[in-house]
Amino acid sequence: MEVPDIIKKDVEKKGGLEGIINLLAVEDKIIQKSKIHHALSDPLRMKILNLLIIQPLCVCLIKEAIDMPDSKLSYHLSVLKECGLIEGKRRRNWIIYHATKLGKEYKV
Amino acid sequence: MEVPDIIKKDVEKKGGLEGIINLLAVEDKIIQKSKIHHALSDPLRMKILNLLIIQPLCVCLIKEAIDMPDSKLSYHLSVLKECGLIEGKRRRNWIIYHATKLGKEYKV
DNA sequence: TTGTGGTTTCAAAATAAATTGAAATAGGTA
DNA sequence: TACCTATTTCAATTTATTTTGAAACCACAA
Repeated sequence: MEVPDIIKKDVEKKGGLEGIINLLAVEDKIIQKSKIHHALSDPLRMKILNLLIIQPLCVCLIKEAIDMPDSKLSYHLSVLKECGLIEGKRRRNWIIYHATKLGKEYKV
Repeated sequence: MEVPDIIKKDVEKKGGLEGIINLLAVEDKIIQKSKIHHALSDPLRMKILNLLIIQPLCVCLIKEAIDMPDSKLSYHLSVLKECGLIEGKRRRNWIIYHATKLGKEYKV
């Protein structure tokens, strides 16, 4: 296979394609990152996370902020929780969610 | 609706739920961000972007790096391109892709 | 206990995204 | 012109995610 001359030298300097591939982060790290991106790939979840960065809230207040059925909200909370962007603490009858340290890195 | 006492005061300090919602970024910005996250939500695309951050490459070299059919690769390139993470420049017979300034912010 | 408000879980249906292979395009060459 | 290589596009299929509404769960109070 031919390689365009304009990149040929640079690729060779980096040890060819193999050398370039070796410079990539390990697969696990890439997969982990893409999971976080997936959790944030929905505007609703982005909004929820950012609300919780501003202020920890019980589910009922989140629900009031972004109008949607309980089960839908619960689903999106679970996606955010699954990859460690938010956490929930039970407080009497409520569960109060807050953004984690990781989650706070994704403030918009 | 009742609000848990533990957050009640903090919420009020911030102007109630309404005040908190006003602190959110505007909808368009949130949507734009979530599109970027969506583009990065697939490990393949994460890998492609990171290859291109290391070194601009023609499609045929990317294809050699991460073995997959042309049309599949082309699809993923288009997703990354659509939201401005990468750009392609024609050079004779080839198209050479590179990470944009925006794209480079997402290096793993 | 029974009831109630707050929240999650579940399975089914709806929607969106990814994969495939074939056909099309575009630039360059014989 | 006809042809070749690199790449994209398209439509059909497969797979994954989201939405829904009903049922379950859980902590607390009457």
